[in-house]
Amino acid sequence: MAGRDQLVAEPLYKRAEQAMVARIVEHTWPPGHRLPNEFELAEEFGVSQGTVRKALIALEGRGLVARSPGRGTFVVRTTPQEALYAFFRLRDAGGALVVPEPLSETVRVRRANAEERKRLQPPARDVIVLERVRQHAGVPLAQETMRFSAALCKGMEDDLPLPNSLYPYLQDRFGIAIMSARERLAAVLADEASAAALGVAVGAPLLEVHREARDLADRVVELRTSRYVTGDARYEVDLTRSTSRTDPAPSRLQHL
Amino acid sequence: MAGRDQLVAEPLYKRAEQAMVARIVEHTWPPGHRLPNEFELAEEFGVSQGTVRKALIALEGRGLVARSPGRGTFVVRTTPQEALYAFFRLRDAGGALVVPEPLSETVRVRRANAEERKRLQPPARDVIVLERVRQHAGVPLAQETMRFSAALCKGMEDDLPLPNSLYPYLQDRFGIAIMSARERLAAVLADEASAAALGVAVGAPLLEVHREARDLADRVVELRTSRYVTGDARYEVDLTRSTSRTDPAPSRLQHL
DNA sequence: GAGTGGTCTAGACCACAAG
DNA sequence: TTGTGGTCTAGACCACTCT
Repeated sequence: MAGRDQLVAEPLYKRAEQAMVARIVEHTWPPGHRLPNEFELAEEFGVSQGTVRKALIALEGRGLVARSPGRGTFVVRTTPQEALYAFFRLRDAGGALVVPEPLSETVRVRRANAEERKRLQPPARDVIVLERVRQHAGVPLAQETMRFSAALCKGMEDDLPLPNSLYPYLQDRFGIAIMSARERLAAVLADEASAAALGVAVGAPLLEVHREARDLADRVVELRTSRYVTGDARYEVDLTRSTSRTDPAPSRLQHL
Repeated sequence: MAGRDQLVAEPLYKRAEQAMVARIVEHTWPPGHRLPNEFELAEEFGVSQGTVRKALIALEGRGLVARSPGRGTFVVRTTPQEALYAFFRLRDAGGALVVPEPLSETVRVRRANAEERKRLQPPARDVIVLERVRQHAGVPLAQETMRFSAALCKGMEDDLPLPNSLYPYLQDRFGIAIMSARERLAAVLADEASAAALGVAVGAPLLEVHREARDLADRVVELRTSRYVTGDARYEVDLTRSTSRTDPAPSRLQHL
């Protein structure tokens, strides 16, 4: 009824899932909110409890809700710890998370350039540019430039100093929940600006990381460029053949 | 019964899953093999069809089997395409996969050093060391050194030239199925050897990637060091907050 | 003790693939 | 036409959390 682009009706559990995603995105169910129990949801959507459960398990897999036996199902809230673990990939030789602390920070607002207007969603007229240098164990480790739409983060430029963990702040202050990011890495040589900021020689090797971060609705809400001094630290990532992620169906592997 | 380390019995669907994993690992069900249907498996394990299905869905999520409506469930076979997509992360500016071709290749067998004996599983006495330079669009792109246990890959040193895609070869030739890998990245400067191999100046920036690759049984079976010239290419990775992966339980997030 | 999610079962009906 | 996996339902019983 709602659309004619689907000849075969969407499965009930997917419709229930989408309905619940919508409530989370629109903050009808804000972060930390406890959902109605499975039977109440089932009645509300006109399906069985088992069908609701399937939708909830999918939402749990997507990281939108957390389910806990005996307590209920809750809309996930970004915490500094998990945001760090998921999106900050630097680890020391022992595999332990390297937690960098702010060393300096500047913010400015300016008109968005063509690239920013094209990539940020919805298209931004102005952007907030946040530049940071962060240190670890007393030595500068990272030079970061973050860009956000000024319309989405109204007033961010007046919140200095900003918290070390930016994503929980974005969620609390602006209702923006970062859910995923794509990063592109390359090795570069330190130019004069980076060398000065990071306390290394011009021509020192730096790991340059471009990040495009997306929110709950899969909109690109942050552009970030980071340059890391990978002395003892390593950018660590796990690769896997598994399907996983949002939809367990996109793979149709051949079998013989 | 089988063990006393579990006060609470493992759920039936997990036991079924483990039983099926064992069959795949031991090649009782070889790659490409079609599994019995859900009702037959259910009878065999003494559980209901729904329980078997839950186990199969988990196996599908782990990438061990592929399920196809009307046809059946099959043990996954590594193909060059998917191995490339999952484990080779270099992409060009447009996001398209960069497919490198062999330029040179050498193999030798030597006694394993302390690091190799410690990290490879089972501990290797001798290792096969494969060195490659690969090119893309006519220019050298990557210098790679792979190390495998000689006991696991008996005869590999006589198979020159080895196929471009190594993982399908490992599967066909030795029954080794690479399922996951951990990579650690850093920016380095080209030394004389790398500069000569890759046709760049000494001191040029290179992306150095250390890989530890694991098989079906989660054993480390390959150690690899790669150095990439990241001219136009970028190492691309997707980060996500989602739980996903093998077990949907390891996260017990707080909610308020 | 009351309420929640976790496991497990049993069966109905459908869509898709292949002979 | 037959067999497969995909969806959906309905209900039983358990373990855990909180009051």
